[in-house]
Amino acid sequence: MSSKPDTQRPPLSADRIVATALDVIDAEGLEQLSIRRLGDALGVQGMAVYRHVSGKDQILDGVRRLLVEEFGARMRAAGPFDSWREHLRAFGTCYRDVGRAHPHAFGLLATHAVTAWSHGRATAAAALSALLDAGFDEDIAIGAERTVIRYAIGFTMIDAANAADVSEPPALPNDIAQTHPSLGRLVQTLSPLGGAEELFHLGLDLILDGLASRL
Amino acid sequence: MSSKPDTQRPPLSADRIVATALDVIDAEGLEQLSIRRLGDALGVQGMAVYRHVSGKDQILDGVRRLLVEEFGARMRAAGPFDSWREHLRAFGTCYRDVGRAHPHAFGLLATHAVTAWSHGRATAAAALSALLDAGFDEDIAIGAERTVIRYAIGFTMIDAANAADVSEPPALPNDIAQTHPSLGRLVQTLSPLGGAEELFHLGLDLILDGLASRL
DNA sequence: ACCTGAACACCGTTCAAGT
DNA sequence: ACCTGAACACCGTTCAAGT
Repeated sequence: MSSKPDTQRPPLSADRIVATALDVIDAEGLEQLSIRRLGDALGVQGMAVYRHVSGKDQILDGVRRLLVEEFGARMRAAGPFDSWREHLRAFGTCYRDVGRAHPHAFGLLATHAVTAWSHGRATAAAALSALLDAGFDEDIAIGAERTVIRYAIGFTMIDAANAADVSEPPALPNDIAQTHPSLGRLVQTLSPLGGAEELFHLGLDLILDGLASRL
Repeated sequence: MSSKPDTQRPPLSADRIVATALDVIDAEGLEQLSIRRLGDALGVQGMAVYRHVSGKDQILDGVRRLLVEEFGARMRAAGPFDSWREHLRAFGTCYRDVGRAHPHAFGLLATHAVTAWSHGRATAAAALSALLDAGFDEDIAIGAERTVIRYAIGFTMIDAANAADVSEPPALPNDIAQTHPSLGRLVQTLSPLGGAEELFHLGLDLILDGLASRL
């Protein structure tokens, strides 16, 4: 798929290792990223990366940094914002967009969220600032931001997992299907990802509506 | 830590293998669960499990079933509910409680969510039924349930990851700290889990408030 | 100074051999 | 019928050896 005509490959570096790691994860999945596979993609012997990074954990942390930086760039591109609502809506949407661009890597942001956000505190602080300027109490503002990002993480991860999960269409629950006959097709649509994009924004608006009522 | 005085160990079975797998994950973490380690916990040679299950994937799917069944049991214990709000609030709370009881296993429900929920469709359908009886449109009801569960998944996974993540307290972003001096301590509280329980319910109430405004 | 090859202690999984 | 031991093809990581 990707032929590399680089006869003179650039020298190994931590940044190039991390960037290539994200490429491999995007193309082949998180489980497929091994040090030896990464070496192949770098045109090198695999064990050579240990000269530049301390180990696989550090590489994965670099990938988290890349994702959070991409989120910050998307926020800057979407702004500036006229209202707290617009700002927070973009916050959720941009985070989801990162997940949609890197579905296989996105789970890395759910685990080790603390270290991930240490790379994006400026972006997080800007959103908080918008909420405070609008007059929200501090605890409501913090809760709002956490709510939006956790909703975005939950929604996007499940979508990504569903997209990768080509397993059987789940069976109907006979007892419920009989006592509540109209539910059959509703439950049917619960798991598959019909109109995931609209549902994401519907839920996000629910949260923002609730927030507005606290102002 | 756990001494097993069972001189006459029960015969191997798929159910016992899955239940023991969850025990090992709870006690030692998901990454620590290997077939050989599982064999130790079962008092058997590890490779013996292949006589009863097809492989590790099937074991992990059995663990998902266990978790979703526990969620259903918690919902039954919390019910019956007087209102859709009470029902949906319990839905989020019980799901979070499962995550708090099994923080190391909870991530299994985020990946492969479709197969996981195929084991808990009755519980999901009951909540939908409550929303429909209250007069919600079908698409709003479905969106509401997805929103609540994805919020609960996002919140609980990040909490579980934060609890396990004993890495450095994240550094301050100098530029923002200077232009918005009052944000320092706010951003500080963003990542650590101060009052996670109150914040979870705050966000959940935000969602339910937004939902109520759509009724 | 930077990369390689072989090695170590692990994985999941298979399968002939034991009882 | 059920479990074991050895083996295979993989991991992450270390380190002496090459250039």
